[in-house]
Amino acid sequence: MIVAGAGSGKTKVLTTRIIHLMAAHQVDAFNILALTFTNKAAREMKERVERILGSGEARNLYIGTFHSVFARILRFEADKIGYPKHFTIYDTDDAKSVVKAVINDLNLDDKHYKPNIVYNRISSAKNALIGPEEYRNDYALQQEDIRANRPAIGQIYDQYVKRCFRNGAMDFDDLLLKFYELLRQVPECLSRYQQKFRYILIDEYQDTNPAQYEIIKLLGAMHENVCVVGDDAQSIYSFRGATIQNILQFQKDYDNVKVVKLEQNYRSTQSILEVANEVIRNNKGQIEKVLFTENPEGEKIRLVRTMTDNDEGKFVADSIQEQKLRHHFANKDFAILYRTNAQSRAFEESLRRMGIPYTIYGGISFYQRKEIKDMVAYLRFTVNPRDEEALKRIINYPVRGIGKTTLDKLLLLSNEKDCSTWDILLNVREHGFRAGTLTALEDFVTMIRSFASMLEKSNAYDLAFHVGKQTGLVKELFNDKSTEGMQRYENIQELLNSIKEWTESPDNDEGELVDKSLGAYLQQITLLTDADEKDVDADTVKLMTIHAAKGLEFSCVFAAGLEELLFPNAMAINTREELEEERRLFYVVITRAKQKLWITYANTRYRFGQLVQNEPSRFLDEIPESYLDRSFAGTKTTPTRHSSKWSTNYEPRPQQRTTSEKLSYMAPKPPVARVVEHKPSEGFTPSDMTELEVGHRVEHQKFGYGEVIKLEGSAHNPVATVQFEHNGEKKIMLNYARLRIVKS
DNA sequence: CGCAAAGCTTATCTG
DNA sequence: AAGCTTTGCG
Repeated sequence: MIVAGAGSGKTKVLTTRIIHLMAAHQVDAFNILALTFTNKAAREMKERVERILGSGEARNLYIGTFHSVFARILRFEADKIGYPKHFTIYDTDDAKSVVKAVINDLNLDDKHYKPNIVYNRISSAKNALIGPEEYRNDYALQQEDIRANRPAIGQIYDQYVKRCFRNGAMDFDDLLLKFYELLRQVPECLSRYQQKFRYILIDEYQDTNPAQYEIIKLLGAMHENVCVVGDDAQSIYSFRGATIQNILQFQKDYDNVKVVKLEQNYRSTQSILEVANEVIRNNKGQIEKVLFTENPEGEKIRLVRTMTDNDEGKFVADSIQEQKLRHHFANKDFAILYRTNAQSRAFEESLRRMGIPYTIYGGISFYQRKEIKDMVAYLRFTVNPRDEEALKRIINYPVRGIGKTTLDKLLLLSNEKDCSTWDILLNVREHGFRAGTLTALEDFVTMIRSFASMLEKSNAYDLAFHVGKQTGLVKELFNDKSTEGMQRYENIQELLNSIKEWTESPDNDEGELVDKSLGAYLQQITLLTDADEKDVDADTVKLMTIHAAKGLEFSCVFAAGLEELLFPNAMAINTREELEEERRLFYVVITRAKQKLWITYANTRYRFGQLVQNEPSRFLDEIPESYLDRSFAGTKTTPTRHSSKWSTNYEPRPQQRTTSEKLSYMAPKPPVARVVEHKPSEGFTPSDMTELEVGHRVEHQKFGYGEVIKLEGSAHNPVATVQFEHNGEKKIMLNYARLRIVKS
């Protein structure tokens, strides 16, 4: 077990170990299994090994995420657990849709039984290796459901599992669960993979769940060459079923465990690292370690409060602009990291306004777009006609006269006979549909059959192209000349291109032949994420959640939205365990920064279209004052003593806020410098700022009258220095503040 | 069956 | 505020 602090070179250790095994101990690449947290990490690791060994052997390594590696094996062994070789992998949307269908079939109210909640419960159960039967016999789980007034979840779970099986589909959790079952139920599989994987390496071990734990235990039992790398301080995936116990208990789980600690950080400045250490010290129950660095001390951490979430966005965009000009940073040196995806909007807007290129991670991935899902649904259904979710998408798209009534009837029949909807369709004459409907249904069946007959003769690309043409789907999108319609058409073309590229990419040179069937293609795209599709090296500012930023590093980091109820999030402040995980999340965001770190928070922000007020995050109290620079933004105020406790009563803000005040940045503790009050003149209207020149006399809504003495900044962010009559010299950012040019 | 309007929900994190 | 679902009508 390698306990590796943030920035201590975890991934390098894993890569080096693989190389060492192969080069110095002549271990065959086919006997090494390396499990990573993301597809991207897997790809990078493979490339690094290949670059150093240069023998082409790297491609024979089993490197990937738990999900992708197990999916690959399951496809091979599917028949042994009763699944079709080309089983479909359901993403969360598909899975929730099945849950919803089951809820409706059981005549339960989907207002009470929200598919989202039910699905999450099922998912947690699966991650803990609890099947439907055990679920219904588990007293604690039953009590929880009864208390939440959802006693039928066990029943839904049971039906859900049966429905997925009938559809020939596995959800994400099944990829772990079914693999586990395979090992448990089929002895020859267990021994085959135990023998094959003589060396097992696992990255980010602190974020593994019980299902993953048991699988590793089984696979590793024969050789006990299990090497895990992790950092308990960065365990942030408990919502996905991860248990920090896996890493805390590792020493008890295996004989002869050797623990290696990596405590030197090569990433961050001393200031950043010390702040991180101070914060994480507040957690109990950790593996003891002291992170240090030989890097320079660096700058203090800038703590900035703004009035609103939009101001926060503007502040960050301005700061990026300023840093770029002053210190020649590139766009890609910056990351804006936040707790929830919904926070991205304000940053997007301000970056766009300033003309700073950016990339958002964690939105919907390419493969989740409607038009892509529609096209993919045809391909899925061709490969696996039991896939009811795919059928529901395509049976009447493009429109072919098979409406809701007909579809409902088909679904009902398949439930009654407990067979797939496809089986009903194959004998559709027996079920008394009207003549017109019958023709439409039979035409549909004929079409799908013609696609299926191509599966063996054609490659994935030719088939996909044919499907797009034959169904009229491509034509339908082509005819839509709206901006969105053209975009959708381009997306379909892009999909076809990517299938082509995939089809033509080279095979494995020895050993296994890479499977180039459509089925194999479909399987891997379901497991791709947003992050896998985007180019990390592009010169853009990166926006993502802290979870998504795990394992990454940036020269300059903005940790945004440090507010109570947002971070720590309201959903995670009810138990010590939850709160400690939020703190680890804070630790993660701090340690993403190499050189400069900003921490920002807003007094008010919009939620569901409503303005809410937030207090500063309790985590801010945990940073010693000496590491902080609070005087940083906007108004020049001297920092004052920091009261060790933020008031629990909300400190009311000034009664009426003028526009300029609302848009100004504030130093956190002492709010704003006192200004001499000014009442805007009657009918105050801001002038066109492009006409502003040095020497103009202007009126500001709050600061009053003054004279422009300097113009600077860029075209995107012009700044005027104004000498006010009663309020001294101020720098006014013309994008935000509004000035009236006074006729003289 | 298709469309438009109204109504309702959402937003903690993800392979 | 925005996206998705339901409802109502032609």
